[in-house]
Amino acid sequence: MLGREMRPNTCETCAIRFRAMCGAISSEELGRLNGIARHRRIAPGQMIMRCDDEPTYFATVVSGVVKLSRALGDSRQQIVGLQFPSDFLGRPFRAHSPYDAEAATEVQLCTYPTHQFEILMKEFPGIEHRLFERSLDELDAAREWMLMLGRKSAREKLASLVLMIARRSQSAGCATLAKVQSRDELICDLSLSRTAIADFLGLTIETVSRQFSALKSDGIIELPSHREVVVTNLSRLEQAAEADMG
Amino acid sequence: MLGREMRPNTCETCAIRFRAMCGAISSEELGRLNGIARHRRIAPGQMIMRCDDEPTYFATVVSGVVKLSRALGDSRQQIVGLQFPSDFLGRPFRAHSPYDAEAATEVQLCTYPTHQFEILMKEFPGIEHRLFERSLDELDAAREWMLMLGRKSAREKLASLVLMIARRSQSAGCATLAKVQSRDELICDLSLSRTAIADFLGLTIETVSRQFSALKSDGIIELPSHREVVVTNLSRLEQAAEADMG
DNA sequence: TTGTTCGATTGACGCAGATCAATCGCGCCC
DNA sequence: GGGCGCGATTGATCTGCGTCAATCGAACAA
Repeated sequence: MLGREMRPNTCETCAIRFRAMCGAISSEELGRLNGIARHRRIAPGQMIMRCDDEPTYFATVVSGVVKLSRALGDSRQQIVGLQFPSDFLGRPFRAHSPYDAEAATEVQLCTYPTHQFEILMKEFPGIEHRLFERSLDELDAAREWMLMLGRKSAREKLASLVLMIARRSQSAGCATLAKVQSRDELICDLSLSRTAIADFLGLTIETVSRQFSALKSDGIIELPSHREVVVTNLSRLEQAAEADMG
Repeated sequence: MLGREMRPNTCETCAIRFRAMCGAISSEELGRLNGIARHRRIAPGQMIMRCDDEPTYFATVVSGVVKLSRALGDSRQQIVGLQFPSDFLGRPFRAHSPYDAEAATEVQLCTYPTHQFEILMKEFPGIEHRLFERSLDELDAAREWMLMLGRKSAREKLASLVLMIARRSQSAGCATLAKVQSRDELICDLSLSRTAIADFLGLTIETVSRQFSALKSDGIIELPSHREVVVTNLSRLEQAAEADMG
């Protein structure tokens, strides 16, 4: 794992303090965790872990978005998870990473050396418990995406993704809500290139682009720039996504 | 959760004793777990948990195969997991089941009342730890299938499934290895209808059927009955599955 | 300013897999 | 035995998305 190393901020002022794994542990546990933590800044496009590597760090995403992906022999690849701020990075109980992790944007990580973190996890079951809860949430999310990958049309897939990003942005407080002619508009950062979106949805960039244009000409979204979406009609977006996406 | 209730077998003679969650816990823990356990026999096709239900039992699969699936508003549905003997059933820390669970074959379960199991889990971190490990394995498997659903062709998908079933059967010891003219043939139970296979692979039954015929005419498999496959050429099956399937 | 680069968009076309439909084959019951 | 029902197979046709290719447009450097 690369990136510039820095002394961690104090946890008290950390922006994700109460959403991350560290949000529900005792102050003793927190102190110990803080003792082994180092902040790192990762440039967009930089690899954080490579498949079958033996990573030396676990991490919590502090800011930015991390893509988890698996590749097939040829150039085909599939994004199998997106880690947002407060999400955990790494695979406990296995030396090797089962997938690639790459910074989709500029990323800030709070990292913990694997060995020391494993000792802490043994010592403080609260940490392990918290990670267990999160892994179950990730499993639910992964299965939700399996439904999307296997059974949804290109339009439904893209609508589902935009919806997920809109909801994530809202709950993380990083979306702007603008009243335009008495109608709510939700401005969110896409954080993903067209290629990344295609790799997430199991589509090609051309199809993604066409579906963006379609949603736009249907008056459901607007695209002020390649990296931003404005949701102009949330209920019709939900309708286009079909089904009950978490 | 339905099914005929029976007093549990003693754990000592249980066929899955050392592969299931209960395989790595102390004899005290095991005794307590055994105390709350009840065996149930479920008929094929019967629903075990319905999405958004509040299940009253957690369970370990003792024999048979359980499909986990999610449905879209219309008739589309996607199988998001297959639980084989020794796998765990249920969603700790959430009252509602995030997906449907249905018996794909005749199924035997070892069930534990949710409330009592949760108490045991609090009391014995070893149980929770074991479930955590398993949930991480399931997460890896789910992400492997996301790659398959998003990026593989129909032929590769079916080959991947047959390969998974062959490997599972072998490791569970329920596959028959036959020497035919000095070549190994692996006879396995499919345990799934064409519809279930289609719902797993994100295909239609017609496409599944056509790909079965194609693999057969390529001399890679044989189909003595609708519910059995014989793998006649394992290396070419692996080749057809492409990629490094777990 | 202009040229270069690289990602995104748009169009034309072909194909893998869906859809519709007919037939098969096996088990089951009368 | 014969008729019925249901799942699997096979064939014919349609279509959504992939592929190939041209163009656009913003960022950046000379």
